[in-house]
Amino acid sequence: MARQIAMDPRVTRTRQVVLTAVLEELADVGHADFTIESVASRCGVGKSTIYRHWDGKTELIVDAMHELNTQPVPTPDGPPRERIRQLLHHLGQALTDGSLAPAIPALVEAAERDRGVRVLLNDYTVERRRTLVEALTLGIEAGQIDTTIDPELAAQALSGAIVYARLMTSTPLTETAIDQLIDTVLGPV
Amino acid sequence: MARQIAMDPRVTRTRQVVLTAVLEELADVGHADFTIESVASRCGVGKSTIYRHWDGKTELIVDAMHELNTQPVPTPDGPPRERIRQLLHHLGQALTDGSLAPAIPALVEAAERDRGVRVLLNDYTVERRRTLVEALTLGIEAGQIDTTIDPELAAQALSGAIVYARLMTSTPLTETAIDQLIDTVLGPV
Amino acid sequence: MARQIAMDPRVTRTRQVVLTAVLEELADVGHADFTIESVASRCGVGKSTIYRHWDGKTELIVDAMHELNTQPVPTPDGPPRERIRQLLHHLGQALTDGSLAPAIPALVEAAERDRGVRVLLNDYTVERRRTLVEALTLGIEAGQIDTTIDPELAAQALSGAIVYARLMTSTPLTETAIDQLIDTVLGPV
Amino acid sequence: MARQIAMDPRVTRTRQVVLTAVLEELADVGHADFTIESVASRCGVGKSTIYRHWDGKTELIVDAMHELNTQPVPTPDGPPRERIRQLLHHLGQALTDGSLAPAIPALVEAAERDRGVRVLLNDYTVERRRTLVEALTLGIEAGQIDTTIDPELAAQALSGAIVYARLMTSTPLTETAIDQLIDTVLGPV
DNA sequence: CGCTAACCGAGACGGTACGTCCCGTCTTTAC
DNA sequence: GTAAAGACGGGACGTACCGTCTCGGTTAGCG
Repeated sequence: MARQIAMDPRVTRTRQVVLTAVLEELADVGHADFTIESVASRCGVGKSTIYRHWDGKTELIVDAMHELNTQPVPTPDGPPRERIRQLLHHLGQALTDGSLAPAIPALVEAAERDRGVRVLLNDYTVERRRTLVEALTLGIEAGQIDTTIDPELAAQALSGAIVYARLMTSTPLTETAIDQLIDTVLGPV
Repeated sequence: MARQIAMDPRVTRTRQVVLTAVLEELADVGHADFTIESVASRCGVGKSTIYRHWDGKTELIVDAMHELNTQPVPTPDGPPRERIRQLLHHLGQALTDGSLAPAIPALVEAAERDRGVRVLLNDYTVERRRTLVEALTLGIEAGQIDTTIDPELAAQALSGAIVYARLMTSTPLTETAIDQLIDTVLGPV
Repeated sequence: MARQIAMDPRVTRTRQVVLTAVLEELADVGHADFTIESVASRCGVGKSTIYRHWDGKTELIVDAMHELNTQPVPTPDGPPRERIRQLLHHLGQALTDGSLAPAIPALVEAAERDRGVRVLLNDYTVERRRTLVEALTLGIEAGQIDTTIDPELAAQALSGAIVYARLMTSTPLTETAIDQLIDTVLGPV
Repeated sequence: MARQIAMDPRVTRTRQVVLTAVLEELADVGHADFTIESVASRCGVGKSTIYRHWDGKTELIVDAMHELNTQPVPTPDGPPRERIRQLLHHLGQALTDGSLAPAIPALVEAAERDRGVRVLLNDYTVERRRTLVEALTLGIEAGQIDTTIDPELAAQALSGAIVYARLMTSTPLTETAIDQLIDTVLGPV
């Protein structure tokens, strides 16, 4: 990141400890009880220091997630169908077990109100889906998937089912269910 | 609703004006700036009156939405494939244009923290999907849909794609896109 | 006070406990370390309750003093010369021992910046001096004081010496010194 | 001043620009809104530079005033009675028009809390009065003032009346009033 | 004439109090 | 006798300065 040119080491350190504390706090108490003051005291930083670097709660969370997301999703390999499976399992896991999983609903809500979060969430989503679309395209080219399938819409249907189960119901999809989902949407192998 | 047996007319009136004001307020200022005190003053009701009838912000919004949702989704008719189309168009519309559309992300977030909301949201979702599953089953029986399709999972994929586009990206699905989605998931007619 | 017509008993109580705490706090920590938050916690009142009734630190202190000053200075009696002596001794004591004595310098400073305090302080001062002028006039009429003495200016000189010693030097006037002062300014008996 | 032996020219310059800025700032915004940070930015000096030379707000102001006061009061001449008049007029003017006049109440308040300021103010006051006492003594010796007058107490009464009018009321003494005051306290010529 | 030490500005830091807002509770008053 | 009005204790907000500190980048004057 170009930002790092000649940054005051104190700033670097502050950014790091605060963002870490933000994620811990989110995981601990959830978005509703998330408080800038408790983040500050959790990481032994002055409240004013946080406000010196971020504009408010939203920016803080968005930034914390950005930091996290720099660890790229490892590109799965193997035959296309298997890649697709890996990607969707990974998505399911990220939504339910990942370190920012508990913050996803909060993000969705924040996106509704805050343009910055909306863009962030959209970018994140689209990026994830792009990989899936590529795998689907490969699968179609390899003759493993019916050519009547639109890769873009199929990706939406597959990702969508997982998101839907996570956000709108009390029962996220199991890995088995994901496998069956793939067969239903893409047709059996 | 069983609640309606022998309800004090004043209570009925209070419930009505408050819930109306809740929806107006939500539409006006959004969820973030939504305040019980402003609802109270908007409809000329004492703050304590609101607290007498509801437990807090979430319950208030949930109740307001419930009231709205008592207008039942009109059961679509026509051939199964067309029913499915109607149901999904309706879902897309409910998520983007409906009067409670702006509150959906808030609900998702509330569900993460509040068991009551979680149950409510789950029930609502499952109920909607049940209708869709029925239509899918009819379609399969009618030979309009491939038998390799699992109706339950297909319903999740179809509903999911729409929810996913609405909540996770900046571009909800258009009606045309929904039609193409159906063809992709269920196979062409 | 006309204000008391139909005042909510909670307000009355709040006013009372807060103003008491203000004077205690002033006496304890002085003006510099005087904090609205510590007043609040000292008397177990919410900070917002204080801000509901007063605009800030200055108004709070001014009001507290007003409350105090409703106890009128007892009119001294006896021969005029003795009355004068009593009044001046009382002034000296009020400036050094009285419950609002430690707050006087703060008041002087506040008066410089705040019109309300200025008026309050001026009124308080003028009222006190009026009594002294009356006693001086009686003394002149009774032939106990030289007729070349201007009562108004003599009152300023006498009060002034006491104020001056209190505010501008480290050594307030003793009662003995006050007696000698009287003899010097008014001439010996 | 002994301080000036071999002082780094940068230090000299800093002292000068800061103290000038202090007086400007005091005149501009008053004592209440006086801020070290605004003094620093007003004269383009780092905040740390100020703290390197002074301990805090009070020391800064006291020092700025000291600098001003190095212009000695010109010793008045002429007959004793006239000298007294000149001294008191000068005092009145210093308290109301002088460049540090607006800071006097702040000093009085600071003296209440800060031993250093208390000593400074006391010394300043006593020094001023000493000159007046000398003039009074001369006047008594010259037979222009009644021998029953205690010079020390008379000086307190005269200075006190002026200070009192300035600090405790809204109407400082005019020069005419001062002349009458002298006649009242010292007796007519 | 170059080196080193002091002084400089800039500004990040942990704090503390400010004054505001809204929460959810509870009391009073008026209809 | 019920409900509006709204006072209450609480607590997070975001702001403003405090006084301390670390950091390069100049001076200054000594050697």
